[in-house]
Amino acid sequence: MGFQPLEKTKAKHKKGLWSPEEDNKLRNYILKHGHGCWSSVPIKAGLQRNGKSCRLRWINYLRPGLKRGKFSKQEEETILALHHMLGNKWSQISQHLPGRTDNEIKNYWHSYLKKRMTKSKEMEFHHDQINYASSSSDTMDSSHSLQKLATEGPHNYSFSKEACQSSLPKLLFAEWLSMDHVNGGNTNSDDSLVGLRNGIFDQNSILQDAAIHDMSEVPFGGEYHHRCVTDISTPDMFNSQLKYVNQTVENGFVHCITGVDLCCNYSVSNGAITYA
DNA sequence: AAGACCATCAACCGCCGGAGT
DNA sequence: CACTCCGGCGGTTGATGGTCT
Repeated sequence: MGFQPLEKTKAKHKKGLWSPEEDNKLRNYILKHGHGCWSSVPIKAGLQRNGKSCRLRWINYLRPGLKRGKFSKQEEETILALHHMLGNKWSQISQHLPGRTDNEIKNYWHSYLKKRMTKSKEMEFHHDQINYASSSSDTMDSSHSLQKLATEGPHNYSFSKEACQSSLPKLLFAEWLSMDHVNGGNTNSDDSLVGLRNGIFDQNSILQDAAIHDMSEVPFGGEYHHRCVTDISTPDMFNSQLKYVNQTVENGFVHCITGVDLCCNYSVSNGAITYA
């Protein structure tokens, strides 16, 4: 019944770490043909893996546009805030961190941020005991307030859909432009942010998000994959990304914000965090 | 130097929902 | 409607490398 059991025709699947040869086979195959049905990928690519393993390897390691290396301060804060709001919805959180995979974020959470949260809660407990009667100032730096947000929750955090749309995020697109498959460079996110804050790409981040959509969510069996990886031009990017504007907006508020919004564009007044 | 312990990260596992038959 | 497959997700495990004793 149902589908043809592609994988049942195979012998044992290989497990464990991927070799460079396997990576090359998978990468070359997908860049050339797209993944299509994942269960057929290993067969067609000549790999002794199952489709699931190939999919995971592609998404978490081989996919173009992945950002490797340490998480930036802002990424950390974004994760903290989003985790407080969304819980362990790693895939949703990863949508707001361009170039980061859910697996990466999940690992980072378990290895570092979880402890940091615990520590900050402890410190806050002690701090509250000592300074219970002291009043708070009207302003605070973003990392402190964000930490407070993550600790206490978004109760007073103005997060209307409109607010999110009107103050459009600024990170994704520039980061994507700086990626090696576009210009061969390796620009860190801080540099991207400098450019963004200077107004280079103040258009909006929906376009930026769309860029990521282009790379990660359009099935690679489609027509986009070659352009994403090799010969994409800026006008092409805009044209293709514009298709996603409505879709992204319709997806609701969560899809309209990014970590930059969460971390930078708010202030605290009378104990309430308001979005700038 | 060597073993124990710890942190990190890649990968696997099991479950679930959607969709085709 | 039942069955099956597939993709996606979150939890967990295992390998590896670094640090400590």
